[in-house]
Amino acid sequence: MALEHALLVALSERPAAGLELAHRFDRSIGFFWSATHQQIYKVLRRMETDGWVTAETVLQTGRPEKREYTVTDVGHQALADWISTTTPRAGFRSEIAVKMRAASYGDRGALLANIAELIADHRVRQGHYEAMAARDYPDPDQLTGQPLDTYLVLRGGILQETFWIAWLTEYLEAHA
Amino acid sequence: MALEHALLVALSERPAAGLELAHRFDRSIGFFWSATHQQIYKVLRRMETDGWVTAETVLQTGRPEKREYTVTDVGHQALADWISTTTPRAGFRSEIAVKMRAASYGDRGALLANIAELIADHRVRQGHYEAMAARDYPDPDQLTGQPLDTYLVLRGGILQETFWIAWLTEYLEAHA
DNA sequence: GGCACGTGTGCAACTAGTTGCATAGGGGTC
DNA sequence: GACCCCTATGCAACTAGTTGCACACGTGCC
Repeated sequence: MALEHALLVALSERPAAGLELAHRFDRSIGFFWSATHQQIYKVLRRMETDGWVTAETVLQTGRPEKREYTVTDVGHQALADWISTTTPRAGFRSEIAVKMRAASYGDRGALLANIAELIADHRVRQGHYEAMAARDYPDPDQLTGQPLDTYLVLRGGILQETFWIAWLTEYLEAHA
Repeated sequence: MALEHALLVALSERPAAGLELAHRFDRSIGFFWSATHQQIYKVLRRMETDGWVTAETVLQTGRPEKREYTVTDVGHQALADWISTTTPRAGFRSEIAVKMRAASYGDRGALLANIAELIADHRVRQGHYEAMAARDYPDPDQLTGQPLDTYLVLRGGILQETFWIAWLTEYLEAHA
């Protein structure tokens, strides 16, 4: 269960309120661990009762007030403890893989069209990640510590998209 | 929601009981859509009430009786309909990615050890898939229809493992 | 003035999946 | 005989996450 730990990482970088975290998730961390704002609110409340974070109500001008969360020492310790636990290999779950295998029981043309769309989608996303990498990390060899880690996770996104494009293209071409 | 459709594919290939499906999932389809036997039993019951499958109690000698499921016409139609729906891009969720990004807040050594284990694990799995491919599909260029699809899904597994090995190795080497 | 949209938090109901356990017989082994 | 593992099905309780909606206020547009 990693959402609370992903939130601890985000909040360690900078304290924030629920909706702001949801937006940050949409833009960076969430590429690798997505969450809706409802889920984020729910988990933040639990983290608060567990003493991992403290909340402070912040009044804003021309906007509703927000609850800004800050990581406590307990929270930092929980994050450090979690990092030391071993994570097993992630299961690979792919709906499109099930459809590929099922294709002879239905409309293969529809599936091939779906796959063509997915390839376009993955190409866009890969381009997006590569643009981010080029903009934010023009000289990756010089990186250390946290920026290096963030860069390497972004690299994972790029490699992941490369995998999808390769596989889906292989399927399309085998059925061309 | 693809488990019921994965089960329809498995049952279309050959009727089976719940536990047998769980074992088959462990060996092939489940590499791409895993499920515990409890979840499989639950879903099979729902599929039965929805009229997608019919169940027949089979008496065995020296073993408990089993409920063997067979796909109905309604079930085949449900599968065909599902294949024609479009699946969106799958979200990439990786606990190890969260840890990579969090590494500077905890024990990096422990994480690097975890990653080294994962690389070994992925190599074993990749070798397993490649052995399956070599044994069952010695001449992939000649394949058509369903065997081709099964082969291409297996190829997806191999490519996926290649991605993991490449990414995790890149992380390890950047922190060597 | 009305409407859409954005900020901000949150509830309620649901779905999917996990974890732990129960039951009940058969076979092997020490 | 006690113990463990395998086949086979399943319940109960829980966790994680999704979907849809509500409310309250502010800003901009036409």
